[in-house]
Amino acid sequence: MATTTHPFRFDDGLSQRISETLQLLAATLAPQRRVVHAGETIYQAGEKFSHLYILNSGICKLLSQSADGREQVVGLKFRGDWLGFAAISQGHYVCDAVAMDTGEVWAMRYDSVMKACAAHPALMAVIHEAMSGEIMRDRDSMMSVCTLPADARVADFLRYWADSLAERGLRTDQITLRMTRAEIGNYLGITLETVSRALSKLERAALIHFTEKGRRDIAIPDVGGLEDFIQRCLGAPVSV
Amino acid sequence: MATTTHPFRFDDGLSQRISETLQLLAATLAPQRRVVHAGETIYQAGEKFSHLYILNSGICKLLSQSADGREQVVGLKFRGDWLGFAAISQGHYVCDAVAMDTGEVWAMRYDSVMKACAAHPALMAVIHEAMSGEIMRDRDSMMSVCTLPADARVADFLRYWADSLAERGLRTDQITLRMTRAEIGNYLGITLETVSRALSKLERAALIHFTEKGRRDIAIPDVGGLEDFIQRCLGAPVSV
DNA sequence: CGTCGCATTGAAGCCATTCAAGGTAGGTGG
DNA sequence: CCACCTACCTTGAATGGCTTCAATGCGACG
Repeated sequence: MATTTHPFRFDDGLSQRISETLQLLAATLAPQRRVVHAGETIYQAGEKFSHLYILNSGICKLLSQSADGREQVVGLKFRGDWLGFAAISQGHYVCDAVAMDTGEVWAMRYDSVMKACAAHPALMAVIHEAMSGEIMRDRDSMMSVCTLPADARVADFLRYWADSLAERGLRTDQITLRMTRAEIGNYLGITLETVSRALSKLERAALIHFTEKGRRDIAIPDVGGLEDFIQRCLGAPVSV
Repeated sequence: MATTTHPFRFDDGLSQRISETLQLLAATLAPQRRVVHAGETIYQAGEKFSHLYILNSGICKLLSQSADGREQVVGLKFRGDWLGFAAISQGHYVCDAVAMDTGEVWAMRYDSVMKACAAHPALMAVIHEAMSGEIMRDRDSMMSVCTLPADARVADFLRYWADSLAERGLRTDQITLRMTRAEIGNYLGITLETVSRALSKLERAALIHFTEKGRRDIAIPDVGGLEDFIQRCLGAPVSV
């Protein structure tokens, strides 16, 4: 199906759709642009809800905290993804949005968005699709966490990251994970040691390679290989 | 905080808001009503997306299936909840929606909804809130699955179910779980045996009681007790 | 050069799964 | 009405995967 020799796995036009969306927003809402650097906060849980955001570049994580203090990475956002949807129903932001590298976010007042939606059906469609996509993605996460063993979750995480980049036309032959092992583990519901072991195992299987000195930069020769690995994780305990 | 002697734990007006929403929909969209019985399908994965649905009564589950055949309960829906949001971004439904008891669903063509939204800002606000709420709820699930041990997940599941009923003004002194142990386990990422053991443990701790002959009907004397139980599950391995 | 944060790896222990054996309730048909 | 079947649930025992605990390594930074 996919042309595996091509450096980019998909090109279904998502990248172009994102550009069109950004143009539409620029034209109808005059968003306020802000450059963010790694570690900077875009909004914080508890703040009064006022703006929706869209990422024009960079990568960003969503951190949620339960009433009793448990912390959880509940989402990762890439170019074209919206931030702040969950706040609409609450009236205040319900998680922290933190930039993971340098990027640019566009801020739009929610009431302006609503008004613009009424006037521009295309804008409303775009927003509904974005919210719908977020719901889809959350379910994929649930599926991964609930049905996959630890090694496969890590493989699926890498696949997700690589696919997210590829869909946006970014290079995937060498990707930089902008999360610590502890954060990855938190996101996947496993410990940092298990993440580390899983990555080592994937490297031994030649499904990934660590580039550079540090072990944050990863090369994935063939994303399909990760999917095969996930299948093997599932198949082994059942059939054999 | 909560008046624990009262049979309904919350009355924040959600029930009334739902009624108002249903009235608004009835007035602006003339939805098509359909009575469903336990086991009947509202829509199926793969069908072309055309309608959004809202539950007027009854309870319903969402079943997702991955490309490689893994099945997963990805959501539970109660009165006032919408169905089909995830399909917007895909053009077709991505999971099966199955009624768990007798209820009534209202169907509305999505293109009609979009048109009505442009004309009625209140309707648009309602839909955005509903999608936002679904995103919130999905994150709560992630949090539960990723940070709680098995026993606590089951307790949290019961708490969620009871709260969902209470918010809607339904009685919670005696609730009927309309899922098998296997389905509950699937939803929580644990096995059916573990669910069974957890329920037995909660009964021994007098946090729940089985009523009737079968073990599907459960009485929860005090939902707050379940929250304390969850805290103890978390606290024990850490502090003591 | 020493410190600090992060990552890796080993060993031990535990929680959840797996495997297995009943038990219960409801439906069907003799 | 009872025997039987099926689906679901419960409980025990053993296994195993993941966590926990601990030690070491590595790179960045002052």
